[in-house]
Amino acid sequence: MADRRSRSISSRKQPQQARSTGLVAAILDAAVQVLAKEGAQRFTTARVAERAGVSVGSLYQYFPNKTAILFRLQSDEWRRTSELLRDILADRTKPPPARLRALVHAFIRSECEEAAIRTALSDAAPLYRDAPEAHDARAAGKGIVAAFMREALPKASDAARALAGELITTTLSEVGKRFSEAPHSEAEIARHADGLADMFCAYLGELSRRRDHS
Amino acid sequence: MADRRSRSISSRKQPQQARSTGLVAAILDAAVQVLAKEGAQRFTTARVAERAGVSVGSLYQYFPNKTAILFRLQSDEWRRTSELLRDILADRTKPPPARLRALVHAFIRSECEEAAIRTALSDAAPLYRDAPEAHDARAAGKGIVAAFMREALPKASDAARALAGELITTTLSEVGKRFSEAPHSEAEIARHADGLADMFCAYLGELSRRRDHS
DNA sequence: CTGAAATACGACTAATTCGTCGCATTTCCT
DNA sequence: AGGAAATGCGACGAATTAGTCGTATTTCAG
Repeated sequence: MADRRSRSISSRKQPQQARSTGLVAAILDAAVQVLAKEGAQRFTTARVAERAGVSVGSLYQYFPNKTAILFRLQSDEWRRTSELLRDILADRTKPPPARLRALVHAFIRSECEEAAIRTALSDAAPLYRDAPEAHDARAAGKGIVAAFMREALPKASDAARALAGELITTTLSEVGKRFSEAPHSEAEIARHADGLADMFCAYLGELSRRRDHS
Repeated sequence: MADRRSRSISSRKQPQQARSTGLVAAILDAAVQVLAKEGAQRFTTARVAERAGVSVGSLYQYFPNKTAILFRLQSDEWRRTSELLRDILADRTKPPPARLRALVHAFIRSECEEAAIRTALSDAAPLYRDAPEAHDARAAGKGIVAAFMREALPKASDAARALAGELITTTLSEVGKRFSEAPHSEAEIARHADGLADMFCAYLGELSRRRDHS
């Protein structure tokens, strides 16, 4: 009995000729559509291949297994999120709380826009949760947040900053998922995002005050 | 083609003789073990039946389908959480912030204790996510939180209270899941719980101050 | 005790799905 | 053009699983 779970997840070798680039793009595109339209449960290689207009055989030439496709989608997602993080949190023209508020709004909004895919990807998480590659992907975000926290809480200890950063990051990402489950109106989204930002800012304010007085 | 997804999820008719009570208990017990030990992916009726020492046929006499078993486990979980909520949040001998802090600690701790089951149940959520019964189960918690919020933010508007209550509830429950994914030491758990409680309390403080001055 | 109803059983069916393999087709270098 | 390597194909094998059904066993009223 071959143990499928021990396989690698990242798509490694690519064919050498130019056909490949179009194909992987088509496959990933189809994967997004299948995921959004059918959900994680009905996400199968056959369906992806059909929608992409390729055969399963070709699909398996570019991805070692089904999980690799899902993991690739999630990785791209993480990459985009990291860029969002950097673009907003590193903008020194605004004070930290304003940046944090802008981030919350942007993140929640983007989460709601692609709600179906986010939910489906999240449902599929068990398939790639234990992949070591997943750890690296999150590391990028950590650094950006850490830099921001040094700015927002200049007088706090490293440990306190790390904790606060982790809490805010985790909260934002996990609560964001919840928002993608049910549709909300623009106004509701903004209200909730503002509430969340209020909470984060109150927390940061409290922490900086705490250090000021000690 | 019968549409399986249209089936009911709650286990309705129970056999009339006494054998039943022992069997459902055995099945639920086995279900928890299978879920914790094998994960959501490998949670099958056959495995549950085997571990429970009953046949699949008997299992299907007490539960209409696999999802019903999972939903039952989740319902019981929600019930216990509601009780925890009530026990802690309704204790008027302590000021609201202290109660909230106690709740965060208790909740995070319990989440970590049964980490495997929580994670697996969460992985299985797609199977029963759309069940209408799930909505009712959460209603109980809402009321308790609402009462607490009236106490914690006596001068805030109903809308503001509702938003704050929802944010805190959602954050606690979603962030709690994240904690059950990786094992943590007692000290780490306490540190994170304190951080989360700090965030909530800072938020409540900010809100009440905001209303005081307006 | 007797027999009918309730309960328990587990082999079996139908469906689904992942991934492979041998063959067909295209590409591209000489 | 010739031919070898790269790429594409899709039927198929092997595995898993949800739920059923005819039969065996147990219970219990009369």
